[in-house]
Amino acid sequence: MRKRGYEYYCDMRGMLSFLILFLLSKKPMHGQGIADEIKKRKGIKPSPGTIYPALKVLHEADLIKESKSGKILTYTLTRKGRMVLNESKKKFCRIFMGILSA
Amino acid sequence: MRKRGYEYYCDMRGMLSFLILFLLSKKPMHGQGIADEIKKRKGIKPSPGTIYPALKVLHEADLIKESKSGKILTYTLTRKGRMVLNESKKKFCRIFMGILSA
DNA sequence: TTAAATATATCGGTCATCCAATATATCATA
DNA sequence: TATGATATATTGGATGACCGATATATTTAA
Repeated sequence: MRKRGYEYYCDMRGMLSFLILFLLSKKPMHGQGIADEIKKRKGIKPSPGTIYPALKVLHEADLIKESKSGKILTYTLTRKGRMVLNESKKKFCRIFMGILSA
Repeated sequence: MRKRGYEYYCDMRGMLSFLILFLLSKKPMHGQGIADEIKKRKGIKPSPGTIYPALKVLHEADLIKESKSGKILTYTLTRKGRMVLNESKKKFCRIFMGILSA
């Protein structure tokens, strides 16, 4: 059987979009800023091949909007993005109810 | 572009093992009981092909132990399982810090 | 005006999660 | 003991998150 580290059992796959929406709800950020903040939280910085496609999906879904300034693309939540985030947060709390109070 | 429901952006893939460990830390349960509790929280009941392989992995990793009584297999956290859960919870809180206070 | 650093972007591929379908064993009730 | 309901279990396959490598554009420094 394959050996796995502790981190395996909470590997957070599928949570990237959710986390990005949450971070952007705090303040507008660009791709690298988001990646750095995720590194602070997770310990691992998502690769370009992870973060940019994720941003693209969110942008195409009209959940975030971008404003370009030089090479920097700053993202902000759209109205729809805030809506989706709120729904997702409700779901998140329902699912993990009791975990954080401990 | 593909249309996605709200739930997509918080689809929780990769969190099943973590959730199972957490639920078992509250009280010993069997497979169906776990599946039912997850249905309560997520709204969708994980299929047998999801829940049993997940339990098998956790068991083989010595994170949960089973005790059979008739057709019912009741699972309990092992010492190692409690350790891994605690580590995972710390990580979880670090990553999602700020989401639940809102 | 090169050179180095930073930000963005895409592609190919790997891997784990998860489901649908199916099978088997045990229990309850008739 | 036959029947149906419940619990466990496996397999095959689809999906998509994620990484590594690579490429391009912009900024800054030399």
